[in-house]
Amino acid sequence: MESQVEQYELTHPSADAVELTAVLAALAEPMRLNMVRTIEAVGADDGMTCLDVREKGGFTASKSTLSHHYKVLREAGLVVMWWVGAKKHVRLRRELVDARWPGLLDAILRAELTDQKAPQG
Amino acid sequence: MESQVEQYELTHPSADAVELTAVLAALAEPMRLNMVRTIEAVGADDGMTCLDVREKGGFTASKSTLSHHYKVLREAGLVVMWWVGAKKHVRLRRELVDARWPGLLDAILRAELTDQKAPQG
DNA sequence: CGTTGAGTTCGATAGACGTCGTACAGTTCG
DNA sequence: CGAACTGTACGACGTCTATCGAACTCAACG
Repeated sequence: MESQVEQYELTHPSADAVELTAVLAALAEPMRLNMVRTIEAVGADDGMTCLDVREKGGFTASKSTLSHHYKVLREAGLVVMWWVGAKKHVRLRRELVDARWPGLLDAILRAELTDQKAPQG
Repeated sequence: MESQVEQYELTHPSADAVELTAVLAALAEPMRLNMVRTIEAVGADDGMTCLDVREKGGFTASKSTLSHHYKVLREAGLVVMWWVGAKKHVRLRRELVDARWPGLLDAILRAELTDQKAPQG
């Protein structure tokens, strides 16, 4: 069996189909930004399941809300998702984003850390 | 007379008051992204007037719409604005943005150029 | 002082967006 | 098969946002 869940098609945009404004809009949402940060923090090649992201990030949003945000991140080209049995795995598309906009993701993800501290400590 | 137009207060956020999500949201709007790109392209220390931005960028939006976008950019911490007589000048706050999120603005502004070209030319 | 020019503010409106509950589709396990 | 688990799709609701026109403020110019 190749694709378990054929109903839910997982269309990922190609490198040249990704738009900068879509990426920025996706990351402009606080919860989505935290989701990306959480996914990045673990960053296993196997990816992590959506449930893992929910737990690690401490997100209290409903399933449908989380699913919606995953969709936005995926369509923006920020993450890849694939099925493993009944669970879905997610991973950052660093290769794509870094190739298209070098330094962008680094700047944003690094910012998340310094954002908590004082400006000049 | 110190401030000609005291009615229209120009409050600029301080460095530590600027939020990443606000910056990303501001730049996620295509017209605002183009406005920033236009402001950056000229980049004089005197800044350029709002009318100059409008002309150089070829924006056809109404005055009120432009004014709204300027406000968003200013409150996000991306630009500084000041009055010179009846005209308003605008300049990028690269110092602030670069200090807070190194590489972010570079990545985004550089992207605007490569965005027009083929992915691998 | 009236006119023009530059920008803001104030509604209004239409569309997008975040959130949720419910219903549904697959997978896994007993 | 039925139950539990994982995740999506849909409709609804409230909020935010981009856009505009009209009325306004202030500066510059006559």
